Amino acid sequence: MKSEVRQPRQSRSIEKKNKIILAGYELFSEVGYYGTNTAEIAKRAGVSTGIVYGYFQDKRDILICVLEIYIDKVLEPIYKILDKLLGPIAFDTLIPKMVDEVLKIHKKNTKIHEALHSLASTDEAVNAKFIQLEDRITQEIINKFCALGVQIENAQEKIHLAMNILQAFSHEYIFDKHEYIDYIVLRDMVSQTIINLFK
Amino acid sequence: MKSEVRQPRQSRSIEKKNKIILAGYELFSEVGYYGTNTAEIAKRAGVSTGIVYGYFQDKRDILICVLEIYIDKVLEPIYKILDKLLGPIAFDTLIPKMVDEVLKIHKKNTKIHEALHSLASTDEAVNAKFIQLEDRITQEIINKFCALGVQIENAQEKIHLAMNILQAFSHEYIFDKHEYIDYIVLRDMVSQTIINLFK
Amino acid sequence: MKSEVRQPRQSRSIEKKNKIILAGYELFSEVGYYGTNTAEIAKRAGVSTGIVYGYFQDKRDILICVLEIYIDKVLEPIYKILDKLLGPIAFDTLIPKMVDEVLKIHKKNTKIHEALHSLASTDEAVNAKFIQLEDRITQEIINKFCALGVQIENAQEKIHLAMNILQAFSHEYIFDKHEYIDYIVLRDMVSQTIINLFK
Amino acid sequence: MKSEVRQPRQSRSIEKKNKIILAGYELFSEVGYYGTNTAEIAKRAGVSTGIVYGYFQDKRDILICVLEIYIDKVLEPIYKILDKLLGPIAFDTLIPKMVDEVLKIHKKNTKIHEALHSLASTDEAVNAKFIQLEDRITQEIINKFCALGVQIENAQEKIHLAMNILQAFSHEYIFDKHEYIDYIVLRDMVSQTIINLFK
DNA sequence: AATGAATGAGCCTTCATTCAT
DNA sequence: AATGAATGAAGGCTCATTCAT
Repeated sequence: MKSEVRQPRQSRSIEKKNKIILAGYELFSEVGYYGTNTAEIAKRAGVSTGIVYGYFQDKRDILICVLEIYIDKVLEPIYKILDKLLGPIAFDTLIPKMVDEVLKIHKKNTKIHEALHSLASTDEAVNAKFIQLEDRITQEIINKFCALGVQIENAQEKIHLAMNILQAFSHEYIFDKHEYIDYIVLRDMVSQTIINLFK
Repeated sequence: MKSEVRQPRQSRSIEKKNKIILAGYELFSEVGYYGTNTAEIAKRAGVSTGIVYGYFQDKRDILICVLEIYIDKVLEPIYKILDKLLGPIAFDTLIPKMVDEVLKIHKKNTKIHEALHSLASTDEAVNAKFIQLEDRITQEIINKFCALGVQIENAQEKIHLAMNILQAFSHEYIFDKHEYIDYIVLRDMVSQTIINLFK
Repeated sequence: MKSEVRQPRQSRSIEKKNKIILAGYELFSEVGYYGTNTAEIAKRAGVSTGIVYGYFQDKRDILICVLEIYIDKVLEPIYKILDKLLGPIAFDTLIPKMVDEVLKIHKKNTKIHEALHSLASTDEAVNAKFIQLEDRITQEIINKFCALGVQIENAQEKIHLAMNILQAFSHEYIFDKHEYIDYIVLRDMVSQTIINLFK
Repeated sequence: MKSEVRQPRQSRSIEKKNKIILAGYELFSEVGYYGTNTAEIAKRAGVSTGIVYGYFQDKRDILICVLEIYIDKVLEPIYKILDKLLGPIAFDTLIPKMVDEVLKIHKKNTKIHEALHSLASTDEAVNAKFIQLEDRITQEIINKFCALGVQIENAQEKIHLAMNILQAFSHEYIFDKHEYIDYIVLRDMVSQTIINLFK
């Protein structure tokens, strides 16, 4: 009956909607979804609380939009890297570069990643989007392999494993949690492990 | 000013405290920390809402206790496995067994793991406990290696990487999220990767 | 300070104002005054939310206009019936016709009547208009009696009583609420009661 | 899942619940349902806003309870009057007494009646309760007639008509809206009309 | 005259925590 | 130790009304 959310067409409105998403992005990063209230989001975005509900169905809707922004932020550099791959793949040199690249992506988005990912367990839509993100990355890599004529057995499983390793490693690396770990050694180990996987 | 939280010495009280923790454990598993309220915990535990604050400082305090229980539940089977290792280690056969074992542990505790882990990003103490958990597992394995005279270069880093891989894989395996993945193949791939790591 | 509410003189504007009133009329009928919001009224009228406040002081002002329309809708057929009365009145045949006529009027306007009348208890102006409506009907009938030379003792009281009876009956008849009531019998009873009143 | 409303068994609690209902009763009477907010109800009842939701599901639930109280208040004196009727009914003297009695009931409850009745058009449960109220009164009178061996054709319809007339008249009488009406004359007219009905 | 985005007060409701018993 | 009623701050959301364009 209600629930019609303005779909802003004018640039001014889009700008405002983006401001709200950005405010949500920041606040979710800083204090998490449950630590953020809509008034705060509005304030940070420089708008009134009311208008937030002009652009979004509810608080969770902001979350979903933030999530989408996040996903784009993650996918974009990955696509860029893959686009550059033209000739035959030299995994020995490619993988270490990739690892560094993924590390960079993670560094930029750690906080929001944590905030968003922590909701996957209770919010099915959020969970689905994360799954989809993995699917898209996997697919993109598969496509690249095809395009370059690279034949790899169980490619999908390998890619997934590589992604998992990279993700876990990035997390560890960024938080630098364990003092007894030499993260440089760990990084090279990760690279080598993935290289072995694709050899 | 604030009266201390009772440290129950009598068995009756300890039992009651445990009931509350168990109720929290269940509810956090089922609907997450934010989906649970203290009244519900009390009800599930069969106690009054008031007494909850006799045993715990606040809701978060219950969380911490639940987390500790969880950690014990995870550590216990790992310790057991390691205790059984007596002779020289045959990684080729050991690792696959380990993988299965870890999978089992995860299967039992997935929900609560998700619920608790999702709080690590906003709660420093929770985060610390998860880090500590990894530390303890790492240490235990290192100790075992020492005891058995196994010499491995960069053991700590390798163990960590193996843990990360296992954890990520377990998560994937349990949720069976991607239909294009053959999880049996993936499992064997995980085993082999870890074996290679320690060879 | 408050700028006057436009009194539209141009036909275009009058048309627009009427559209808004009509939209209010419909929506109040459908979901009541409190179930309707101004945005919805504007949308239904095909105008912007802002302009509503160009034609009306506030939401309540629309209500008052709707009420006026309603009153006209009720009065018009009553006037028409009375206009037709030319010769000496044969109550025996007139009253049953009247009853049917009033029933018809009610049937057409039940919903809006309910919506509007329910506000009389909290809104003095609404209440006053309903009183005035009764006054006007009473006066019109009195006038007719005079014109036709009909002499009736306590005419005003009788007319009022007849109106009350008719109104209450119509309400009952339309909603058909009580299954144990034979509404045809009731209708004839009403007619007879009123006939007796004027005999 | 939630929605469990305390069913107070202790007198203290019942008292408090009644206080809230009374506060609602008063406020709904004074400013109507929509003019009342829960905070106000709580304040008037001398309790916190929170506890209101310990006793009632939501604001509307208070309304329903108020309505039930109102219904009892209306039924009680009617039952009392009927109970007194023992011998053969002398409608000539009974009806005028009845009229006065109903007038008294209405005088006491006008405001709340208005407030509650105005909600019947948008709230099905409220509507149903008002219908039921009429049903109960009708039934009670029918029973009395039976008990006293009074045989009346179309008794149900007559009773309904009488109720309607009485109700409408009471409303008119209490508000004394039309200055040109002699309400004493009207009252006697009402009595006589009803007497005629049952003769 | 007209638009519709924007405002912000206000409402209902929840829930961690306290307190009288 | 225990109860569970009570508190009240806080949150999400709505909507009559205003304002920049």
